[in-house]
Amino acid sequence: MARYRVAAGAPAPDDAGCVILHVDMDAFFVSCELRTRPELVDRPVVVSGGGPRSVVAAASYPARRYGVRSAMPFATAKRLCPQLVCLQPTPGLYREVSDGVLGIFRELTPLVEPLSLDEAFLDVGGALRRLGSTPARLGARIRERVQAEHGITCSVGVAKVKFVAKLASGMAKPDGMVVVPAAETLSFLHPLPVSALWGVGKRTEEVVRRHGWATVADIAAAPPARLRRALGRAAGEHLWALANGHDDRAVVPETAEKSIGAEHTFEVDVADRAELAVELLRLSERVGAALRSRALRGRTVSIKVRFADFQTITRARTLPVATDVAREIHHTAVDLLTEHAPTGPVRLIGVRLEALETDADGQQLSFASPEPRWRDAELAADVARSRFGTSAIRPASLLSPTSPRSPMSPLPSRSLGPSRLPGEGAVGTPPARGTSSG
DNA sequence: TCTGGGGTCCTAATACTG
DNA sequence: TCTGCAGTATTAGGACCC
Repeated sequence: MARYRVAAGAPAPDDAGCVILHVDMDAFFVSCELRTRPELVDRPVVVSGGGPRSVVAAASYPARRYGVRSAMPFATAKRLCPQLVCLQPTPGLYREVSDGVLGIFRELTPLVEPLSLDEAFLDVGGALRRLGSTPARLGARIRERVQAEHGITCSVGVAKVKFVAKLASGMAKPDGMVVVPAAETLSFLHPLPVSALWGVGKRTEEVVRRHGWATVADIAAAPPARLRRALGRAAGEHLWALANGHDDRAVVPETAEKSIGAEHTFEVDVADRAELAVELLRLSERVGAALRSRALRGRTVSIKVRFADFQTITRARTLPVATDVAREIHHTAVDLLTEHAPTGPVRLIGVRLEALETDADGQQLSFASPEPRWRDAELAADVARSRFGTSAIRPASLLSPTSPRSPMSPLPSRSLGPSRLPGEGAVGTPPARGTSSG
């Protein structure tokens, strides 16, 4: 694999036709934090909530030498590396750096597809002639500018298709660039383990191993019908295509969101339904505010409940009319919980809205619906919070001294979007009269 | 190891509709 | 009116990704 790596000063491999770049920030959250904590640069550092049930959101490379990985329980990480330094996440900072880095990409090409806060695909096909450059030179330029302007390093993969570019950036880490010449796509892919393919996790790996397939070459040579039988139609065909170097997915700058949700893991399991209902209210407020800030509504309300034994269930209900009103989301969520979920100590609870529609889809509110007044109240609360802070307004039930608000701040999703980070607390001054829900 | 929180996509079973 | 069928929608769960 070393021959694909672009060494400083050495000629780059043949990058003709390799118009897809995948750029991935190195240990992104940690790198952002270390800009203001240079004394920690060579020490094992993680970003994590640090609570008893927290996991590692990002680990520095010195921490990784101890076996510390992202998504690992924090307690495990601490056991592996007792001198581990734990930094609390600062979501606003990551968003800010991410926006700046995306700005650099967009100066080069409008075809930028962010996958999360810390990585993106770029299609530089159109930009090459305009800038009189080559893919590898653009990759090098991006790396220089990200470091110079934002003080963090990134790795770049350059290839003919998306998933190969992504594999390449992974191999380039940390702080490097890998170019896979178009003509060498298959010789690059075939020696890799099947788990390198996008979409192959622990479970799928187990299945393919049982069938005697270990490498990408094995998958490429397998009869497609057998793959379909083993993995299902979609996954089987997808994997076979990838293994043969086919990936015709374009770089898509804008994709509509399919669902918006919020969830919370309790520090101590909660069995009391009233307490769970209060948490559902807090989550519903967050989801409602997120919907309204994007001018979206959802028709299907779903709840997720994870019990103490880690068994996880979901229950959903589709409403006659799409909503962005927290009261209505909460009402439906509590109904689902009380009528359709088994009892028992709960570790995690979540609310999600699916089947999203934009306000522009022309969804009309029913005259009979109590929703408009609640919606107006929640919109007013949105405005107040934007002026006076996120804790300015919240329902009385969330102010109760007995309310189970956890001090743990939720970790940010590594996703992009103007208001995707979970806002605290929230909202809805009730209107003068009640609704059917309460 | 004892497992967060934000998502997407797929599959299968069941319900609904014409 | 009943039945069977096909297509579609809904629901639940799981795998996967960052």
